Amino acid sequence: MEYAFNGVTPVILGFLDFGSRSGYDIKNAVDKSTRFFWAASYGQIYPELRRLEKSGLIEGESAPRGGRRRTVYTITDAGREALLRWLRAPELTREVRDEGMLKLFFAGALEPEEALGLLQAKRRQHEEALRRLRAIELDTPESEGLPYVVLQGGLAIHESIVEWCSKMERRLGKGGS
Amino acid sequence: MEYAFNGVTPVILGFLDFGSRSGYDIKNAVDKSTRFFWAASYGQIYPELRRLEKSGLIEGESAPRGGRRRTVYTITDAGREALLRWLRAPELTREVRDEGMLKLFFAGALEPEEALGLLQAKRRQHEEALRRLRAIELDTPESEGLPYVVLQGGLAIHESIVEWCSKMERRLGKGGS
DNA sequence: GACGGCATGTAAGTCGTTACATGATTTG
DNA sequence: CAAATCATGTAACGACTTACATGCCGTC
Repeated sequence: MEYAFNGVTPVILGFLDFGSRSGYDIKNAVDKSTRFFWAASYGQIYPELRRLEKSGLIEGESAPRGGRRRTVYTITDAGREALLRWLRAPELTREVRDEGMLKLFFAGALEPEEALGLLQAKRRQHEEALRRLRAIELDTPESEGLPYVVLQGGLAIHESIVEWCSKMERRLGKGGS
Repeated sequence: MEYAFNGVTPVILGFLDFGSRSGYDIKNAVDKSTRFFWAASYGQIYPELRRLEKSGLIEGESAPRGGRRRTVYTITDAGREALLRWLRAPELTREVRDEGMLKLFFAGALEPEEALGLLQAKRRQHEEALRRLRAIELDTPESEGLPYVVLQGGLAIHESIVEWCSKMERRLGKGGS
């Protein structure tokens, strides 16, 4: 039987393939990297670590720091194979839930200045995202590797949204629709 | 008491503000427009129509076509106010789940040619999205209004992703990381 | 008469977030 | 010594998808 992946499975296997870590470490790694396009919570991570260990895709070892209990997990050969199978599978799910876009879509119910305000708010949101991504860019030494490629993608997306906002703000500001 | 919005609430109120419709009509409208950034299923729409009607934000009227029963809903003043309150609220949730990005992030476990294939697959996915958006652009007459602005945003995003893919494909193809 | 589109609806199940609980350690 | 951080975990809840069920209508 193939191991049934859920949302957090590839994240755990992927980060453990970079190196052994605790659940807490995985959560921190996610929050500094993939969460921009794939989030994960403790409520997913800890139960899934159990499940993966039971199936032999990872192995946990007690590694307390001082008096704090701590379990560090290591990916197994079976786990690496499962990760590769997932990487090679053709599915590329992509889902977006963007309330700013939705509001803009229905903003005809508002006064024009308010619709303009919505665009400005959206621009600010993505400018903020750009600041965060650029901060990450600065404190990661390597300017190569796939994670860096992905970071460049994030920058490209947010930059294009900011540009589109600016353009549309000018249009709406001039009374054009 | 404020009406508690869920994911599908603003979609229903927004489309009914454009004009009276049945649940089926709303689903079709969503699938041709907002679903690129905000999807909705029948499993959400029909129960929420009931709930909205019970609270007086919309009103349903039987409007059969031939022997097919059909209920057309109309937004009320209370419904319009709720829509405006939502439009004016500062929250702008934005969530993305992009499996292509996640795979690329962990693609170091693959051979370089396979990682390149992942990038190409992602590019094709967004080229396909562009085709769909451009088809919508062509068969909608008005080239103004907020929905048109949002459509332009969708085009800008997918175009920037396609460009980023092309650029990174060239980089990886040359043996760069 | 089969198939596709119109039209409404529900049940089951999955998925994910949030809040909470516990307790140790480090830092200001 | 208080607050932040390390570290693990669970329970409750809400959200959403999928599959299914029903039945009418038009057309090939």
